[in-house]
Amino acid sequence: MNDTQQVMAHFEATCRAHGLKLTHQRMEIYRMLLQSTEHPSAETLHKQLATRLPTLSLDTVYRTLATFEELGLVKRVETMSSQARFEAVIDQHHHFFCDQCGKLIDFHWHLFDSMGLPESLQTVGRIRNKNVVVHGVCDQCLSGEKSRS
Amino acid sequence: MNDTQQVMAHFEATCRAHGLKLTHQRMEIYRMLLQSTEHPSAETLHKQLATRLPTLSLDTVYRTLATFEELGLVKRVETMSSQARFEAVIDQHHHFFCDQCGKLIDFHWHLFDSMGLPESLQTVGRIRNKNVVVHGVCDQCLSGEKSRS
DNA sequence: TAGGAGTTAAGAATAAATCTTATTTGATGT
DNA sequence: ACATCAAATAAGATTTATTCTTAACTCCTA
Repeated sequence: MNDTQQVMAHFEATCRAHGLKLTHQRMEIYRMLLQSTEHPSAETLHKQLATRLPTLSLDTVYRTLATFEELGLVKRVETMSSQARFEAVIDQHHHFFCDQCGKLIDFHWHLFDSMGLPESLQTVGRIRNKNVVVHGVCDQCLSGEKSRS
Repeated sequence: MNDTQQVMAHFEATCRAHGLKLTHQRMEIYRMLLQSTEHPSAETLHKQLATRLPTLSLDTVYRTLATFEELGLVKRVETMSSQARFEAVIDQHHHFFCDQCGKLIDFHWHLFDSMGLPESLQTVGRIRNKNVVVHGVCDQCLSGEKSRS
């Protein structure tokens, strides 16, 4: 399930459906983001792709991610970090953000997903989605703290 | 309740407790943010304060907000907009974000606040807080759409 | 009310993202 | 396979957001 080939096929279909050319750059950027679990920034992706596409420009990464976002293939993750960070849209999930090292960890929360929104939101407008962001310090940073002391 | 004077008193006490001088700039920036309901950016605040403090520098607004954030007097709001946006910390609440005009609306959700986090988060590390971000299109933008058509 | 550490203003510097333009490339029809 | 051309890209300039540097200023304490 959620086999990479299947996801790539869906990606290609979506691009075609919107009249987008399947360029080498687009394929590689999407594939890299799919493989990634770290919610990379445009710059991180650009570095990671340097071997495969040595002439890839950073601007293309930014532009391509913006395009993918419009198609709903990619999501911009809600963080307050200076650089925007991205993920391939695969399923409904939420984020734990480590305030110390900036690491993002996905988690699922079906109970929350199935919950209705509070009354006060009934009148604000049209709701598109609801997401939880949990802040804290990750295990790795915690044990780092300990070992350092 | 939550009388401005009381909040300002707490603000002053917190500053003193941390050895921060109560400068005119800090007072005005905090007071403006308290009055504001729009979750302004540093630049917006700077403009709004131009009358009261004509020589206030934008850098001071940024620096001061960062200082207040460290003291827990101010929060940086979780949005993906290019400019960071801030709010005075008063109570636990969540945000509705209009994807069209960027407006932020606070809402309360006690049921969510009292809920425990899912099991998968028991092992990620130390949790500081959990917040909901709801995305959509606000009423105003919706009716604007209608009237325009 | 004078002294000094902490703050600020101003503008330079950095960082993130976007724009401009000339060149290249993927898709289409042949 | 090949020519065509709109769309996409690379490169570097530009804009926008934020932070740094430094000299001047101001709140607090004695």
